[in-house]
Amino acid sequence: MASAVTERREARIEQILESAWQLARENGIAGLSLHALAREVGIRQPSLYEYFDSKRALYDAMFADGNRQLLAHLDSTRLPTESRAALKKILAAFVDFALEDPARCELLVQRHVPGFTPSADSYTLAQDALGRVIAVMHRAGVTAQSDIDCLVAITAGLMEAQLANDPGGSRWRRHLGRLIDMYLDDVQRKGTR
Amino acid sequence: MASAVTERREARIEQILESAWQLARENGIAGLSLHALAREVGIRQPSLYEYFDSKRALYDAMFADGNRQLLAHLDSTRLPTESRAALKKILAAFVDFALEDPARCELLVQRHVPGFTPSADSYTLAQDALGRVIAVMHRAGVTAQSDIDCLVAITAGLMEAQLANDPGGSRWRRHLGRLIDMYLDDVQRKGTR
DNA sequence: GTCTATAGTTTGATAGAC
DNA sequence: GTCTATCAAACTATAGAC
Repeated sequence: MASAVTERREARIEQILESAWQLARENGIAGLSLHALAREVGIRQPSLYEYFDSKRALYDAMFADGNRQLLAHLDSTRLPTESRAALKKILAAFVDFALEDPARCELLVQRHVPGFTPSADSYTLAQDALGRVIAVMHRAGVTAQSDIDCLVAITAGLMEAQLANDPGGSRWRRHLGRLIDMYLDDVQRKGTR
Repeated sequence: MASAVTERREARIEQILESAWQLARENGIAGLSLHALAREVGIRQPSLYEYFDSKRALYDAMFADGNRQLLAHLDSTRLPTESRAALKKILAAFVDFALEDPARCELLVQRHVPGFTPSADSYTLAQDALGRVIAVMHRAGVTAQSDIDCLVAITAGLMEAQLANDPGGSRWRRHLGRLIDMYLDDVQRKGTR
């Protein structure tokens, strides 16, 4: 059972994470500083150490938090029964999630925090999210590792180009469905040949 | 005419850039520090300011240097006369150039130096390099901006996946030629339909 | 052109009072 | 649990002697 003390503590942690994401959006994920974070939260910088043992621990909590958000987003996406449409939809959901918050994407997908590697527990969450996508691929008949690799690379390529060159727009993102169809058609041609 | 003084100075600048790339390879492009750089060169840190007005100017010189290397690499790549083969070859040359030196790629292609934007002159070099690729695309009948965007995104997607998950390997890179063929076939099907 | 010395920041982290 | 005070380290950049 959660005591009132524990509840207050967890609310505080949530508040810190929220402020951390806010600052990451403003200065980039690598530009996050503990002094600035404490100021945003409304406490003094040493007080943060009551909740996180180190800056690395903070990043790790953010990594876990972001991946939980991703899992929730993917799981709340209603997938069509038709397997190819389902695959297109879940990949689009992933891309839209990434584009929604570039700072979150910097931490979860790109490598913009030098020296940071997630803990085993947090990494498991990331693998769970990828697993959701791969399960839908399997249902759509995409089982070869090479095909999975290609679809992931195509999806990530569009996402990164969109983020880097036209954040907020859709110049690259709008090609996602067509490229997936193109790839799946090619896989099927191979299979029925 | 270049005086002996000018020559020595430019040799020194070249030496500094070489050391800078070396350190970037060891610590990541964002982890480059002027103290460490001076130590590597064999001078004191303030002496660097004789050659670069600021750290930003150093990054800019590296950005220009890297793009000149890329241009040289692309221009020294002998392209087949057949236009589709030429396109596959120049995109492969780009990917291989990027994979060859992840630190260089961090500066030139990815966004791993927070706050850095190249000067207009340096940026022109980057555009020149991209122009080389686009010229070959045009020759291969790829003229629509959307098709150029897709090919660039696919190429970059494979490159980034390779760098992030299997640097030095070829798990993603080996699919490049096939994916380009797949895309070009699709473009042609549309054109002749 | 290179040096010594140092200014001036910012940063992550700790000690100890309350 | 939050605070004040502070440390120790790293960094970019400048001043001025030689």
